[in-house]
Amino acid sequence: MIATLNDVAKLANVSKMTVSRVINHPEQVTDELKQLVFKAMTALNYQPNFAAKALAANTTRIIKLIILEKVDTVEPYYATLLMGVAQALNEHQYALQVVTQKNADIGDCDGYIITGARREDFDWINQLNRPTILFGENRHNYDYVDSDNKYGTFLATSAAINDGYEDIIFFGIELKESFEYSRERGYMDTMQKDGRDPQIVRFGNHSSESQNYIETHWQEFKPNTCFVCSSDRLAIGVERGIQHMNGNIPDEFGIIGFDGVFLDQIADPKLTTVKQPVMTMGSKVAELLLQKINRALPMTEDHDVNRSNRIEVMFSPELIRRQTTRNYHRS
Amino acid sequence: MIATLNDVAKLANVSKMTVSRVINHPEQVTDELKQLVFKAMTALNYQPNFAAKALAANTTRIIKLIILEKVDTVEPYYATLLMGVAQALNEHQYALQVVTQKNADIGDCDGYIITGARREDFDWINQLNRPTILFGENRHNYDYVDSDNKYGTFLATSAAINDGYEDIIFFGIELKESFEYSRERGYMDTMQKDGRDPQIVRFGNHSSESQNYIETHWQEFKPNTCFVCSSDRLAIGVERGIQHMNGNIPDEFGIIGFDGVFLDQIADPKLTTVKQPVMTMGSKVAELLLQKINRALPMTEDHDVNRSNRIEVMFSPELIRRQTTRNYHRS
DNA sequence: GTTAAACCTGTTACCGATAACATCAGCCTA
DNA sequence: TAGGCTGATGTTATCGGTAACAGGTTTAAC
Repeated sequence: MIATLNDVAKLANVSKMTVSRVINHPEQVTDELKQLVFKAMTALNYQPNFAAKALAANTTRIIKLIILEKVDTVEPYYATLLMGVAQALNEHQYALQVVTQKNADIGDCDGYIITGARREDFDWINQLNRPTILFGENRHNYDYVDSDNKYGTFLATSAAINDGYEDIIFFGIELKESFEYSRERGYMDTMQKDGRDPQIVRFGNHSSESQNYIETHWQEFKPNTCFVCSSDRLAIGVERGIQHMNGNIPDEFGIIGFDGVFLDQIADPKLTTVKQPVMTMGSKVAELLLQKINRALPMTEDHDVNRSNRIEVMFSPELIRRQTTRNYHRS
Repeated sequence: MIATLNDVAKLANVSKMTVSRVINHPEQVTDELKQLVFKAMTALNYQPNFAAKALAANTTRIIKLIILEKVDTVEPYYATLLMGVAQALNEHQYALQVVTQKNADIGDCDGYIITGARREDFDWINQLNRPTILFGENRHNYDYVDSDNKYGTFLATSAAINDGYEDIIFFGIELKESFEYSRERGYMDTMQKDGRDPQIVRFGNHSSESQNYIETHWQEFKPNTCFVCSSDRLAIGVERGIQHMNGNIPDEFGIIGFDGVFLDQIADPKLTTVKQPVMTMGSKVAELLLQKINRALPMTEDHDVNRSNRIEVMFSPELIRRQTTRNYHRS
């Protein structure tokens, strides 16, 4: 039913090897034969056999996506990422295995994509003996892809300043992780450049915590304050807190979230947020990993901030203006 | 590095074939040899080679999960499902390909899991020439796995009755699909059995639509009304509408959602909802599909509502009481 | 006690692709 | 014109499994 290399070879009156070469090393075949082979391939709708390829190359053609985070409630963020990874992998005829804490990591693979890695995970990650790329910046010299967190909070803070908010407070995530440091730095630098006093408060990444803080510290916040948050979750909490205290959004109080995956749209009013191109980023990690596996690292991409051998790709996030900042009605 | 059948065979002093038989047809091998082989396998930590298996069996060991729905904003519902599918597939050494509208369906596979199928999709689905199981009940005689939708709305409606709400209105999804019919029937039957008049309104599955309806028809709703919704999305809209109109939840107005994936927890107050065991269901579809592929259909499971050859597996949903129905504080 | 059936284990071929090597033609050089 | 080189194509072996068949031994039957 499904055409093999052999079928194509017969139809084109050449050997299997020639067909294989047309696919993998076309420069070694004369144009004449190439035409014949191409014609045969399209005539038979040839699709290379994934398993045979893997077996011959002594690889698995399996990439594992390891999600290191409690997936009690599945994060839309990771789901989106997964879609991106899956798409890129499909294009290159690689299969995906999703590894969570529950299903142990059994069986071989050609490479790992790891997301949600925390400090304590690196001992374990070090033992992996396959090409690995992390999703999320880190200070352990691992290759990674992430959005430009510092630039993201720069965007958010600048927007808050431009919108004329007088006090701008940062709600961060209580986590000693690289991405959080970068976000805080983006906020601090932007504030200082404008001669303002930064103010940072930190929470576990739950809306209830930020909401509670808003409500219990309500009298400390003067109208005309903007809350720049390190996640949409925290931003939703802030929004609820303000609503419970009958504050006015966005005229008295502005809110800017971070991530732009699902939660921002679910919120009411919808959040102004720093949106990461998560799906694109997912595709990119996958593609970089495949490049790394194939030892061919063109590394000529515009995005690449690559001086040493380390791969560090940062995607620029984008400020999405919606209903929790003043400018909403003007744009 | 990685042990093969051959390595195991050598260590156990038998032929490859014997080892293979120990794995696939253990009844054909004497206990004595089996012990030897087992010992060798554990000593070498033998893991079967996925690709070789696939090649020898003339299969792909790839299962495609086709998500037929705009994934503009990725639904946490599908993400959870995907996790379940991935887990079961990993256990059986099958690889997963996620197919969305964007990445066309190229390449062979051993079977399909299709979710989000609508009326108009079935022409296309008919052409698939591999074992297929749908996620979601259907009237096209396809095998499927779903939650028991009728039972779900029975649970919801009964709860509303028990909680003493006088008017109970059903907010349905404007879709001529089987699952929606079942949910409406569960509501209607339960209402009629209690001698009440059913009342159904339908919307596109967006919170804005149900919210808008609540606000524009506010005077029609008497206090002591419960809204039984066909999705958590609609329920969130209802919640917002009531809040905007300053209605009291849950004393004057109750809300019960459906799905129990993520949205119910994000809502404020948190939704009472009919929760589907989505992850478990995902694992089950995968397992059933693998059974179907291997032509071995034990079909002795308790869940199976199987009279003909058709596979119809229904999972019982569960009512999760939270803050949008009265009983919340009592439990 | 011969013969066949049953049972266990090993040998061979094959799945579909690829690397490495072999072959053969054409061309250049001395 | 012989020898060697280059470049294009075919042949062989191999990846790690499994089905089908072959060979050898034990058991059963008449």
